[in-house]
Amino acid sequence: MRADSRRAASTAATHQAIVDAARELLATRQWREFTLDAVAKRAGVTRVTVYNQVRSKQGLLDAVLADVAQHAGMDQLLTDTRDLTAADARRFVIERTCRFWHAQRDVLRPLFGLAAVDREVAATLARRERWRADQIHRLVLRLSATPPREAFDRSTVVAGVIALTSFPTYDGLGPLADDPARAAALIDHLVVSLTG
Amino acid sequence: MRADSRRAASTAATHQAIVDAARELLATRQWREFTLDAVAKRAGVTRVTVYNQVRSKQGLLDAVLADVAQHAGMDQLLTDTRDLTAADARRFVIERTCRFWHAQRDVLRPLFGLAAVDREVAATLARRERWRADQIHRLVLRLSATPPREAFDRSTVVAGVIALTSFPTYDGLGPLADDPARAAALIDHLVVSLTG
DNA sequence: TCAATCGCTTTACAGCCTGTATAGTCGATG
DNA sequence: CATCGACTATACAGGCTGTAAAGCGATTGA
Repeated sequence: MRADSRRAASTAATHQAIVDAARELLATRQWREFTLDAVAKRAGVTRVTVYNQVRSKQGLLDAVLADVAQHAGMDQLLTDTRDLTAADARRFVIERTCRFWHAQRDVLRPLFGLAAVDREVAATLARRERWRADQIHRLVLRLSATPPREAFDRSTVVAGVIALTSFPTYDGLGPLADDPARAAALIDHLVVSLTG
Repeated sequence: MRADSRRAASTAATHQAIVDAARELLATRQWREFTLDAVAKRAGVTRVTVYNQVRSKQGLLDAVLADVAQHAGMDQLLTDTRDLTAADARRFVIERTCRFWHAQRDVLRPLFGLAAVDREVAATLARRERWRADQIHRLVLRLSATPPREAFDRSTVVAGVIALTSFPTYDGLGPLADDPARAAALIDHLVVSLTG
């Protein structure tokens, strides 16, 4: 059985339609209105089909998150930071991160919100966020090659930079979050104040 | 009719019992398990009584938030920052804020989470947060009496400081958020880097 | 070409939660 | 002592999740 058969393509299409519908509703509607019925209707599909594609409502959120993360991967993997100076890498990572938060803001807001209230969503989100924490960790190590004269030890700095570059912080910038470049400049300044 | 009659006191007690039960469950249980039935049971009361005290589930959240805010008021109004230097006021406000976030962390996390997903919760929370934004705004004005040599204009700085001192950012500090004093020191450092 | 497969639909159902209505209980109030 | 008001018990409608079962029709592989 070829994986790219007509049938497989068709089901992949409906799967994508469901995920897209979920994204849309998640971004624009209230949580209460985010029913599997509404998602199914928007995807032009029956509610049972949604259950077949995605085991449950939880599974639907996972699928949406996977979809979002995929877009993230596309952007992030475009460039390698190894051949940049530490400072350039810092600016690059922060700017890319802000741009991503900005682009996916409307979907990420409810997802991060739900994570505060539902362990499963939190777990899925945490798994996706772990690599970001690693990235930041490596970045901080590169940045603090010169011994820091600051009063904060390394783990504190790492925690601080992770928080500074997190989505909730970005989203909390209010009107500033509408302009990813300006937001990135601000966050970069703050990160510099921690890493020297 | 005396407002502090025995009857009134009794109903106030059950009201408080309900709010306390809601707080407890909100802090320790998942959102799915946060049913009015569970709250009622924990408060030693019927579900109908909950509806009588609080119009709806939404109303219950409002009541919890009011309760939390009241504790906040108790702490905040204890001292006046007018007779402090700008720098002392900054440290004071930040430290108080961190302590409050820390003390109420478990209840605030779900509340802020739900705010990302429910307009009504967001509205209630925003109303409570507005005075905090004002406080920060005034603080920044005091701090930047000396014209800032930074590249950021005042509104940007204000937005940044509000974000830095917000609950989501505090909660995002991870292990660091377990120690309000250390967290406050970090945030203070960051605020200084913005205000000079 | 033909029969099996597989995704999708329709329909139906159980369980849970919210919100409302009603009648009754019991202590505080005046 | 009669009234008032908070609380209880019970029952019901409506909505959402999740599951089950049967059927339909296009794709697939022989």
